[in-house]
Amino acid sequence: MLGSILIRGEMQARIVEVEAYRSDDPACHAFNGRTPRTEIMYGPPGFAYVYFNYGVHWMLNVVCHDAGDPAAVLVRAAVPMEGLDQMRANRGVPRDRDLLSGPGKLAKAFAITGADNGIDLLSGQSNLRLIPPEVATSNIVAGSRIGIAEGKWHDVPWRFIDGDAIAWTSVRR
DNA sequence: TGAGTGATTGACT
DNA sequence: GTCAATCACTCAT
Repeated sequence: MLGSILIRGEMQARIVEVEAYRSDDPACHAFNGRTPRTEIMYGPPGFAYVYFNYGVHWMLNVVCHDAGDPAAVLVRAAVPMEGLDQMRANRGVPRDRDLLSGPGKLAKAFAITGADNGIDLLSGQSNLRLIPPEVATSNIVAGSRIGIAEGKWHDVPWRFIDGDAIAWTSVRR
């Protein structure tokens, strides 16, 4: 996931921060079983799981693991590459560093909403796509996930960032 | 049917 | 550093 390129229209960005969630993990939405909301995570990998959080923000996840085994990777931050003007228009912030440096910010910049839930990110037909990296990210740093309540595996080191792009990630720790 | 909760952000002190 | 905004979902009556 790190180093993958997210594309929508003219906009392109390189993913530099992600978090992983899986079925036996209390912080995973699918932890309590199959429900209408988590249905997409039970399908095949490569599809978008988008949900609304805190009544304010949309979050983009990529479904992982095989069908029947719910797991997902939350896309938390990316480095803007193309279509900066579109991102600036969608975000309305003065500094480019703030364009995609957080899951809610990234979703807003890419105009991602619940309407995008279930999109096949690996299909060339989709208007929201994910292109795998040509070169693997070499300097990967792992840490604990952000915003997880105590007792919900908040200490597992399943947050991964590109150590060479820390300035473009979200929370500094 | 209703209360509680949350994978956050940005404005304000 | 603190705090409000605001809604979908889940679980307990």
